[in-house]
Amino acid sequence: MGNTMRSVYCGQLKAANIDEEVTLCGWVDRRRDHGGVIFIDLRDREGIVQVVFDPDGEENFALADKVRPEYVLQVKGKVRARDAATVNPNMATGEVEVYGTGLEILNSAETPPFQLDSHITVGEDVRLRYRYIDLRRQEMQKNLYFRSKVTTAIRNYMDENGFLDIETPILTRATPEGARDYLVPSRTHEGQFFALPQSPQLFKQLLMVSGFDRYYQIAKCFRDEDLRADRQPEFTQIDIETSFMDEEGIMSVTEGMIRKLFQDLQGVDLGEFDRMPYSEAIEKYGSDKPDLRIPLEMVDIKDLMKDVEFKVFSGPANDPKGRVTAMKVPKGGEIPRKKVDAYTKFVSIYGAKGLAYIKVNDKDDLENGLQSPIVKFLPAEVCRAILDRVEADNGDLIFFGADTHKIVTEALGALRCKLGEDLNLYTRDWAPLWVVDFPMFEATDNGGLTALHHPFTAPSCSPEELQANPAEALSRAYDMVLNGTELGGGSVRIHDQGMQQAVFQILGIEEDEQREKFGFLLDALKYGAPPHGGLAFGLDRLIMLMTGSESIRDVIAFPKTQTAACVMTDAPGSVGADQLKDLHIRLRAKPQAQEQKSESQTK
RNA sequence: GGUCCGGUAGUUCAGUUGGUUAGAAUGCCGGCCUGUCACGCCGGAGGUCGAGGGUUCAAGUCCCUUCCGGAUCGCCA
Repeated sequence: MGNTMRSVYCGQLKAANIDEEVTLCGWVDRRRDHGGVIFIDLRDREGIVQVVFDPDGEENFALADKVRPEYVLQVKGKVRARDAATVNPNMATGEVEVYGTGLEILNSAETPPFQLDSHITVGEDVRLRYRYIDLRRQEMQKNLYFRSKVTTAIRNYMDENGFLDIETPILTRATPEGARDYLVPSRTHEGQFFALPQSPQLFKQLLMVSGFDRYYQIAKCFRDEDLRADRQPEFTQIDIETSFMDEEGIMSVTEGMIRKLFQDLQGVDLGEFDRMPYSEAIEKYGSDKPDLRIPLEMVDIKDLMKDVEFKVFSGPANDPKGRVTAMKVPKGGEIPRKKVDAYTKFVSIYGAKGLAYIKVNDKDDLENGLQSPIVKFLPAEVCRAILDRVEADNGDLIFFGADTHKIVTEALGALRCKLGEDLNLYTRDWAPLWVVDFPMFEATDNGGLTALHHPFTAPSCSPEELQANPAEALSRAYDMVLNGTELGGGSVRIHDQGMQQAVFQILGIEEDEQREKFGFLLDALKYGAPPHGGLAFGLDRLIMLMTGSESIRDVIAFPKTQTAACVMTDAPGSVGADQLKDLHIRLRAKPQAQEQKSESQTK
């Protein structure tokens, strides 16, 4: 190891190094002082090794006595085997230790605000305030180390497959659809604003027009929307675009990448990915990103409920927009009543007014074998038909949803995931799949249509067919889903000006607006745009899944809090009057509540 | 924007129907200890109970407002 103050990393020492003279650099993880002998666990990014000082080395021993946690040390010493009785099997380097013959304190450290031990839990706000210390923890080191390995593997894979890494602007223009933009005021253009890209979507399409044929970028994207455990205002996409490839080609090359990452970095063979039409995902699993580790499925019983007197069921059954469905939970009869009540409350979040159920004690005894608040409203032959259709067995529990299609689907879809988690129903570790055959559009609240994917997605029909029946049209889009998380999505794009204008028209984007916002794209489509398409992966989510993290915050070095702030740097912050003047910006008078906040922050 | 959970020692938490000097663990400081590894033993220091207001003889505890962190619905083409 040249050009460095160390000869080897602490965490790399093992029996093979015995008798070597080494120089280590690292942080004091822990010090154990036995009066006559001092143990220092020295930590660097590769791991921890035990260093021993005894009074024979007078000066070093006195120094070792002064050392405290998180001091930065340079230690010279000799690697030696531990006595059989003192080997530590819980430690990667536990077979050896370093007998310290030289010690230099490179820097002292104040007592850290929290302990770095892995067995101590610390509130996330404290961790984020002192993120540079938090990142010293082994778990975080491991996550970011792994992230680096993944991005390197991605670059290698893309390079091997002929993709070029091309950067696109961060300062760009606002787009009319999609998420809220982060805006950057222009100094040189009074009253005008840049937007940070929600994704490099249009630029990568233009690169295809330019003939680069295969592009990729590990790109920062920005969306000013409310945060979640898997959503940050700035996040990273593996952005990919190709020319002269159809959806099969694109899915094949990107699936190959994900499969290789899992194989090479985790030793997991994901196999060939399943394919599922969007409609099946919604109808069976209540989600466009179904978690197929969970064996539960929704089974429609709308036809059985049309004529029952029980209005809760017959109402939606006779409403074209309604949905009535059953979901069998094998062995669900063991779920306590209290838990069922909790699930009722859970589905109410999604607008469900109740959660009917039947506990199947004896499927052959319709009189007394079914335990349920609703069975008395249902004719025996309907009960029989339900049991047959869901293939119920004794001990099963059947949940029901009856409401609008949207509410039933979302509520039971969410319940399905919750049951999977609570009852640990997972049948496998990894369930990758492609969701395909998305609709082009979905209805908006005010009766219009909006792009389900984005407005540059190609339909799988002609412009004429599209305009004749836009609501039914399917797109050439595809999403990659892993364990109920949308890892990435993409589509074959429109490369024809007429088709693009047809889509804008259906979306209600008028010609002058088309010109203003997308004129450059429409122009580009005129000058020889090749057939093209692509896909973008959420890198943070991918790393989160691969490392088993609870939140993408744990795989991002410096993430934001739920209010999109950074508690370490205190960003965002206020700026001086001069800066605002340069940007031609005058702030509105603050409401009083706001003033209290900024005062408490400036102290 | 809505709903829910949380904020008490550096940290993680407990704190009863409102009632004496707000506790524990861990960390920290000092002492002892030559084989520990979440070392051990003895002693010590350490608190604007998130902030503001109110009720009360009395508030960590009850009420109102507000800030912060998290989960979630809406939102996220």
